[in-house]
Amino acid sequence: MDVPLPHLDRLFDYLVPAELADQAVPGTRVKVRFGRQLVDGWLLERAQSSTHDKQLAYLEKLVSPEPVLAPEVARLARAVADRYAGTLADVLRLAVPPRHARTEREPDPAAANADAADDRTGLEPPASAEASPDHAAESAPQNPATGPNDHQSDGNAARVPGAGWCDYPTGPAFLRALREGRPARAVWSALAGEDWARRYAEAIAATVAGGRGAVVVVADGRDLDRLDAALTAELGTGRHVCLSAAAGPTKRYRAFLAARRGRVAAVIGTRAAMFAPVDNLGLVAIFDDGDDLHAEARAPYPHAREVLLTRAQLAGAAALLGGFTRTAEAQLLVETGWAKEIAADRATVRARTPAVAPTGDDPQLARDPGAETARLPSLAWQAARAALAADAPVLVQVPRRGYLPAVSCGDCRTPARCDQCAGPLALGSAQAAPACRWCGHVATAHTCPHCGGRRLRAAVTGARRTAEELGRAFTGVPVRTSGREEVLTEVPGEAGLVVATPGAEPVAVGGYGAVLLLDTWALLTRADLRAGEEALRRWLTAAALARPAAAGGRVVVVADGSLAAVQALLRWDPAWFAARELAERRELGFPPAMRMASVTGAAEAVGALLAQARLPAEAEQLGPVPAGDDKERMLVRVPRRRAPELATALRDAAALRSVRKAADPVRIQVDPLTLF
DNA sequence: TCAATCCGTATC
DNA sequence: ATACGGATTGAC
Repeated sequence: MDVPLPHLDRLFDYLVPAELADQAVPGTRVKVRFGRQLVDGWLLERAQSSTHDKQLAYLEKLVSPEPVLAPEVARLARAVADRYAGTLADVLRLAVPPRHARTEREPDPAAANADAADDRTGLEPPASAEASPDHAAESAPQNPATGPNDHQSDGNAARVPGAGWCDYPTGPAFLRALREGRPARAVWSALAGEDWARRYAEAIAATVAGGRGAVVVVADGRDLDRLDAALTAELGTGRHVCLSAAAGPTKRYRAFLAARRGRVAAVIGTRAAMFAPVDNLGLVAIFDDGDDLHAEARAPYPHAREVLLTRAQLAGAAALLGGFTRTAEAQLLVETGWAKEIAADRATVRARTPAVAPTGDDPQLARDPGAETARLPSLAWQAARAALAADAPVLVQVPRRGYLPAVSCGDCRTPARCDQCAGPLALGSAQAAPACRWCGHVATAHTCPHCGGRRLRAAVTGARRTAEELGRAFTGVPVRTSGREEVLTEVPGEAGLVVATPGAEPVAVGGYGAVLLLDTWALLTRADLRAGEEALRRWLTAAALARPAAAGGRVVVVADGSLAAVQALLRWDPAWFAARELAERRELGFPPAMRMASVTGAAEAVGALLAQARLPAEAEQLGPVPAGDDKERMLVRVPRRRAPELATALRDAAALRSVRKAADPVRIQVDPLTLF
């Protein structure tokens, strides 16, 4: 029922008029009379009888005979609504794109092309791929890989798919599991320079060869284009569709329908694709799950990674989480044994990785005489000059402006944390003492746990470095920029400077000779739980575009080499960093070690909701902290095993409020992306 | 005594 | 949300 009220988030029984008996099937959109009004709804199941003791009303209308909501997606949507303390109607709005009647009536492009490209996949991996840790899940016995969409292959193709996975000891076994339809789950650490899109395309092809479907989510349109090209090379055309909101309503609905009608075996897309219907789902995958674009901005704010993992669990599908870096959430999957690790051995990592060096900190930078013009430390100068001299392109990564005025230790610069709840300290607008962004506790006397220092300093924003500045510094070298306004996909493999913001770094033909990571200070001192993780994610993503050290590839990071995130970059060891990060969050009681939820709204409303919520006994409340517009925010945290109870309690409390017509809205967010 | 209003409950 | 019924309050 498409009504926004949480207390109406349940099923209602209606009679089906005889003339709709054949067409009104589960998954169709309907209109029903509900109270006095006509509302949109979903037909979720047909039944012989009802437990409702009063007179039933008839379905008013069948909006369309198209059963757009697949049973698997309906179950998933319910689970996602429950997990995020939201309503089914909200999740279904995200899961099923708006109807486009004209597109529905278009002649269905025959399923003919599903046969055409058949023999391009389905080969066994090379025989060298032996060692096979068992990726199969401990639960869920596998349904045989048969179905209406069964693209079996006789495997007489000329190419060798999946050979690139042989760089990773457990890679071939994972691909074999996909081909055999087993629900293997993996966290993959991509090597520097890895053609991740091609690896993903191979994983999809293996799944399809095993007769099952795949849903793959990437962060942005550029990654999607890359994966689309790789998958087209792997599968040919007509066997997959791209689903993204950016394509516009018509194209989006057309792609959606093709998937729902079982015309394609794979759907790839941005987060809009996380709910895409695919017959006989065998693989869900996400690339770069640390990118915050994976977090949905509409209620109930589900994260693509969590949706896909839930989906894998419910559908008995395999799961692949890959990236150049590793999130604490992915690390948790590895440590709990839910997923297996796919990573290259150290020798291979060393052979593929550029030489990475830190330059030290701001003070050193200021002392550097050559640094005046473009504020480049001498090491960065040298690396850039050497690369340009070798006619190689140089990438300069510059963070975008915008950060929170965090506070750190005046001596060692460790970010200052609240001694009550370990939240980040920050300066308010006034010249008052810094206060905790989470619990509001005012830090009158802070002592740094790292060095014992008692002085505090505000973290200043990094200077905005411009392409012109660099252009002046390196006269005669072409300078390109890639960022918000214009994002470059690829640059030629010749001498030139590329200034890019994180996420907009173009690939260089043959790899960059040097990658300079500037202004790291602002990134590292952001008052954010994920500051270190995010910094490393951005650095590794950019540094992965450099040539291996043996081919002259160098990376210079303008940061203090003793910081953990910098260490992880120097050693090219994201798994080490993720394990460290997760351990720290366990210690401090942060996600993903604990489950958190935020409740935002007018002070009385927030207070009232939490007062009547039947929270689990272990629940801790932090706050309130001001949230702008006369609003405030409370955080609730519980151990992971109490997460379902927390969501239920918050949902029930919201339902109680809505039934009592509470006017001022309260926003509930489970796993809020930022914790303040 | 009637009606205006408040509150809790139901909406198949 | 929107509507309804029952209880409560207020004014004639």
